[in-house]
Amino acid sequence: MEQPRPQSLPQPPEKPSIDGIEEKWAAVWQELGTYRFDRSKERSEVYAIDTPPPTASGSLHVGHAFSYTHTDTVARYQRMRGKEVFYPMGWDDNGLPTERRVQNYFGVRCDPSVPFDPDFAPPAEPGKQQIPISRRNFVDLCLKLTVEDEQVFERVWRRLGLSVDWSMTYQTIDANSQAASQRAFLRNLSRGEAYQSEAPTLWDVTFRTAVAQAELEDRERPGAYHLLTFHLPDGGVVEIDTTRPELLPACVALVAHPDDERYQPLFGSTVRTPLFGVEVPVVAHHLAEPDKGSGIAMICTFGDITDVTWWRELQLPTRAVIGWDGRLLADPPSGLDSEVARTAYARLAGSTVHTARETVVTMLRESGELVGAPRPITHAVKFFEKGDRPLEIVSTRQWYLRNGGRDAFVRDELLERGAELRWHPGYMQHRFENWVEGLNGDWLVSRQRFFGVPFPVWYPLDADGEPLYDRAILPDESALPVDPSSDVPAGYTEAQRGVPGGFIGDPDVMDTWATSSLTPQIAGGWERDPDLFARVFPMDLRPQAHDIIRTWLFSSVVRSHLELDCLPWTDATISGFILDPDRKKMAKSKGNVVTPIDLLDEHGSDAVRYWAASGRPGTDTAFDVGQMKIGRRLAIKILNASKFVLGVGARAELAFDAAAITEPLDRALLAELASVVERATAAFDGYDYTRALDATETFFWTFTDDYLELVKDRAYGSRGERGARSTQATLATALSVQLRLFAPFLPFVTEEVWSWWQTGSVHRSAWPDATDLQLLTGAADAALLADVGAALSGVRKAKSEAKASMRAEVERAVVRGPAEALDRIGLAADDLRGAGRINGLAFEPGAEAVSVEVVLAPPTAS
RNA sequence: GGGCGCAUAGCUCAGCUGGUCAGAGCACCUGCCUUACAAGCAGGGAGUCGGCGGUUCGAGUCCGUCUGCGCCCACCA
Repeated sequence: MEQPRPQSLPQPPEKPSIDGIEEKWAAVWQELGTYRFDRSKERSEVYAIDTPPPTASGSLHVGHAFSYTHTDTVARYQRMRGKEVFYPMGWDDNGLPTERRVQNYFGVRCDPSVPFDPDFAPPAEPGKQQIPISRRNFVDLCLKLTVEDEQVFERVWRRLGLSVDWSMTYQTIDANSQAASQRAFLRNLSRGEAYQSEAPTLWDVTFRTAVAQAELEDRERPGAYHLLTFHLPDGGVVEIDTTRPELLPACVALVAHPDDERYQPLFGSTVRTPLFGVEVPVVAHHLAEPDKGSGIAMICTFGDITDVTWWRELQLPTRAVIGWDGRLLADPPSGLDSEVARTAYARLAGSTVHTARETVVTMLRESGELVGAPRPITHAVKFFEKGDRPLEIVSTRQWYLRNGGRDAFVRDELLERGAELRWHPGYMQHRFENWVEGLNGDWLVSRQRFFGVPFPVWYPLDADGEPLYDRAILPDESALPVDPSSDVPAGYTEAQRGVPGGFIGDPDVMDTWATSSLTPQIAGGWERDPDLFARVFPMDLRPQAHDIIRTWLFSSVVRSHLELDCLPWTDATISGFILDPDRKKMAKSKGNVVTPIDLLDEHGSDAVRYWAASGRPGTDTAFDVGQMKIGRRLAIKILNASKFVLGVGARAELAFDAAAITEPLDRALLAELASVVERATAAFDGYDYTRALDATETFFWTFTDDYLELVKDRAYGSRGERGARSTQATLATALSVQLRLFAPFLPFVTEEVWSWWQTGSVHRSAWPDATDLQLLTGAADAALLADVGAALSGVRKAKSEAKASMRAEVERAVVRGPAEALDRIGLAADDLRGAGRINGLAFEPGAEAVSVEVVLAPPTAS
């Protein structure tokens, strides 16, 4: 039965395919500016997203594709809801990861003492020995490499279908970001929120920089208790356990718990240290734990954070022995004045911590002051999360930013901000509170590194050439960004740099989070583009992973709270990790990473997005190729079903044609679809994209498996023009709505189908409205669809059990079930007859569930 | 030591404010060339919802507790 088609009706391809549609539509979207942000819109019309800037020097992995897809589904939903979506992309190219990558990639290292070489070119192949180059040359290479990396990233993102406005990218190292970081810092400084302090600092000896509390992680390491003999004045001894005997020369006291009766007699007296014979007091402090080791500990400057606490609270002297390079200092610390002490120390000077430990143990054995053999243990040791050697504590001058770690009132305000934020899922708020309540100091923001935002500060030098740190020279905000190592402060000349009576620049750069914490301000044009800022800030959404709540999320809240007295966004969606099939976190260091581009090539972008969208907010999700295959099948199914729908006469003009939609089954379908729209909308409003997809997908399979089969004959005209027209209008309506429901998840295939019969982009079309559908359905009962489906299923079952073709004719079918269900099925009896090829159809009320008794016709010779 | 999350068919998971919730997909089995789709379609079996208590007329669904797994945090003697 050939349907005449009007010339104007676009025709789907004969053999629709999803292959290649990513490139096709990505190019069209770019060409037409489909996702371009219209900055004429007011704040109330805008939905602003504070996109996580991926680390440009790293490589993209599946986890990125996973979590960025989540955000993109929300962005697309909001856009279809009529919001103008502000969806920029940033690149985090600032900081250590870039430095490391540049070192390895080019075979160079930064040595600030080397002069700038304008003609420097890196070797074609990195050599064994890293070439020392100037800071400026080094930074140039960082910038060069990150630009290349960022282009690779952008290609992947476009391929994945992120609806980002690619004209609005930023780098955390670009001039705007530097200016914003420096401006925010200067304002913190002027309000007293930033300050400098010389204090014991957690120190990474590999990178030779201070690190912040937020960048620490504990790692289980083997160690050993060494039982050491300290000498009492009366010739007796006290034995103490330590895992760090090499710090013996740094010992300034012994400490025990005030209630510990074993040591109470010693409080207030002094003992002599082994090997060095230094007199140290025995003191009491509640942090000493009687059941740990021997119950009395040596306090060293500094072995751990507890030592710092004791040192500060008990006002003990400083005997630092570990230098910036992780080696024992060349000269003995104060207090090691005797010849014995100096001789003993000379054996340790200049050696690494590891070697010093062995030496001290040897010396203790020789002197008889080591009791028994060291007892091996495993204990948690603090590491810089990016480092591979244990942290030491070194006393240095650093910049700090108040974050509630010292001030209870600030902490309470930040907790209040955390409660104000809408978390998705809600329990992630506990992580935030846990962290804030556990802060043990202000935020250490200075780093002794090279590729980062410099502190916009100079110091005058006194007549001896010593910096006057408390008389910092600051630039005017209009001059930002500045690099104090090459820019000259007002009133000075370059010739005065480093000269007594002149000035020096602060050599440090900011913690990478000091910039990242400002991404809403940077992307939103804070103080740079006030018009834009007013339209996008505070933003709506911060999407990020749960492992950086303590860093990125918390520090962003701190900066916005201090500077703008508000949250930087109203909602935060926290995504989980991708686990490999063995349930381990996928990470580059574990060598189990699959690259996203390979997945996109193999399965198609919509398929990968489908898999990603199956990961609920906050839930760690298994990497599952099976889900991608299902997604691919779904995309193909959408193509084929759409081709069919459009092939039987559904046209754009028929969609939502209330007069045409007359058949009860058609109205029941749309009633069910209205409910799906309601559920999907509610789910998206709660950031539960997974539930929205699930509702849509479930309906779609009913639509194809049952509804399309039921109305096939009618659509072809078996029951006249009116019946055909009703189903054509219903099909047009249902297809239009379903394409829009799927659009946030499967942007390519939905756009492809949309282009067959609609104008414009599906991604700029309106999100479906349940009310529009309800206007078409009248009082139709969606249960009709399920009832007829059950009856059809009964017929299929009979055919399947008889091993007959689905085309087999049914001589007679008796449908049993509740009377009201049979009444409903009766309304679609003709459709049921057609789909089941039923000659004689009868109804027998009474049974509780719908069932069908089928008598197949004898097979006819073909 | 503190906090959080998860334990439902072989696998991956839905089951939101307690009563058609015992489900989906994959896998498996049996069939079907049916003019949208054989990279398809139809049908089928399969689970004492981690254990033990409790609340309730009624509990995967709420409370307590135990066990196992995972994550975050905590002053590393």
